[in-house]
Amino acid sequence: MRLTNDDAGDSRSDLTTRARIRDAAIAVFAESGFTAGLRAIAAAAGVSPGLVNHHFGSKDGLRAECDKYVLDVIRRRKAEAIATPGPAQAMKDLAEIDEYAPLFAYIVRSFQAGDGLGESLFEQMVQDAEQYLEMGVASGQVRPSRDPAARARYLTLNNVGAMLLYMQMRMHRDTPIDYREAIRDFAGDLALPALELYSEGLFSDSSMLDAYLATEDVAAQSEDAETRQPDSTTEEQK
Amino acid sequence: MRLTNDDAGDSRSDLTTRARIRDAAIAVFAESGFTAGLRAIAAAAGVSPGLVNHHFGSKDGLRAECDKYVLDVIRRRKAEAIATPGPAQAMKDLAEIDEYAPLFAYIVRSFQAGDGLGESLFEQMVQDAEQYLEMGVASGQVRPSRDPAARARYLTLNNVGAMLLYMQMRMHRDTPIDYREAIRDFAGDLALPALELYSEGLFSDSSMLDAYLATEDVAAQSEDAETRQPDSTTEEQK
DNA sequence: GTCTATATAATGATAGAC
DNA sequence: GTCTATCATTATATAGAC
Repeated sequence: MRLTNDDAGDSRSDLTTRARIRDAAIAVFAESGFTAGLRAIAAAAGVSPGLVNHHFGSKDGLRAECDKYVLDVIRRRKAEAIATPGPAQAMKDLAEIDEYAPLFAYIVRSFQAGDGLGESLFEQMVQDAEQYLEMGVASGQVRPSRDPAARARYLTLNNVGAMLLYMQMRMHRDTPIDYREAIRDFAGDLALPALELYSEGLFSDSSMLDAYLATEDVAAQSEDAETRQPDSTTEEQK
Repeated sequence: MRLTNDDAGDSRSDLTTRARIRDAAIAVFAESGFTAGLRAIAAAAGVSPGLVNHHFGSKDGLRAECDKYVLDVIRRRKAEAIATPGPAQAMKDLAEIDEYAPLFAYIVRSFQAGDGLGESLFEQMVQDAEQYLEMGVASGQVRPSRDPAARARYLTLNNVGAMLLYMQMRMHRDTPIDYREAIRDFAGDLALPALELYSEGLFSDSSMLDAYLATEDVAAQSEDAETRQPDSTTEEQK
C-alpha cells in the first residue's frame, strides 16, 4: 500500500482512517464547538482516543488539518462556481448542499472562535466582493463608489457579520440547529429590507454624506497644507 | 482596562467584597473569555478561590450575576442618553468611556458565546432602532419602509454583526485589544461606505426590488386564494 | 467572612501490548 | 495501525479551620 498521506488535505481516496477521523472532527467541532474533547471525536469516528493523537500529534494538529481541509474544499468549490453572485453568497450556497453542511457549520464555529480560518475566508470574500462589485459598476447595475475597496470590505463585513450573528442566536435558541433551514429563514426575513436599502438607500437626502465629504475635504486640505505646498487643485467629487 | 479597583480610597458605596469579585469577574471574562477559571478571577479580585463560590454558589451563578449587572448598567445608561442616534450607537458610546470599557468587552464576549445577555441586548437594540427610525421617517430624514419592523431588525443585525466581527478579528490580531481605538478605527474605516450606502443605495435602479415585490405579490395572492376556502378553518395565521 | 486543603471529574497527551 | 491503560494537569465545587 502506498497511500503516503504525510501531508494534509487529500480529499479524494477518503477511505483512510486518518480522513475518517478528520471528517468526524469537523462534524463534532461543528456541532459542539472547539471545546469538544478528543474522546467525543474518537467516538464519532469509531476509533479509540489514543489513535487520534497518534495520527495528528495533538488536538491543535487535528484542528490545523481540519482548517486546511475546509479551506481547500472552499477554494475548490469556488473555482467551480466562479460566477456566484454577491458577497458571502458562496457560503450561503454551501449550506444548501447536504454534503457541505458540516463544513458550513464548521466555518461558523471557526469565525466565532476567531482563529485563522475565518479571517482567511473573510479576506478572500472581500476580494471576491470587490471584483464582483467592479463588474456590477462596469455593467451599470451598481453605483460607483468613492472608495471601492472600502465599500467591498464594508459590505462583506456587514453581510458576513449579520449572518454569523443570526446563526449564533438561532443556534442558541434551538440546538442542534438546521443550517439549511436557518439560511432560508435568514434570506427570507431580510430580503425585503436588504433590497430596500440597496435599491433606495436609507436617508431621504444626501446631507449626511455631503457633510462627511466636506469635513473630509477640509481635513485633507489642512493635512495637505502641513506636509506639502498649498496646491489649489481641489478634488471635488460629484 | 482594569475594573478592579482596590478599595484604598474608593468613595463608591459598592466596594463590598461580593461586588469586587463581580467586577473582577467581568474584567477577567472580558479579557480572557468565559473559559477563564475561578482561580484567575479570585486572583484578580484579591481573594481566595473558595470565596468566589462561597458568594455565588457556582461559576454559573457568578456568570448570571455579571450578566444581570451589565444589563442593568446598560439600561440605566440608556435611560440617561435616550436621544442617542442610530442603532448600536449606545454600545459604541459605551466603549468611549473608560469606566465602561470593560463592560463593552464583556458584552462582545457575551455575544460571541451566544448566551442570553447578548440576545437580550440585541432585542433591545432592535426596538430602539425601530423607534429611532420611526422618528426619522416622521421628520422626513429617513425613507419609509414597506416593513419597518423587518428593516429595524435587518439594520441592527448588520450593524451589530459587523461590529462584532470587526472586534473579533481585531482581537485575534492584537491581544489585548484596545476597544476605544478599535471603535474609532471601525467608525473611521466604514464611515464613507456606510454613508454612501445609506444615502445613495448600492444599485443603480430598483429592478431587483421591483422583481422581488412582484413575486411577493403573486405569492400573497395565491396564498390568499388558498385560505379563502374555509372547509377546514383550523389554521388562521397568515 | 475568609482562608487552606481537598474531593471529584474531565481534559490532552503518552506508553506499551497486540 | 490500533487499542487499552495511565499520567499529569486543570477545572469546578466542597469541607473544615480560624
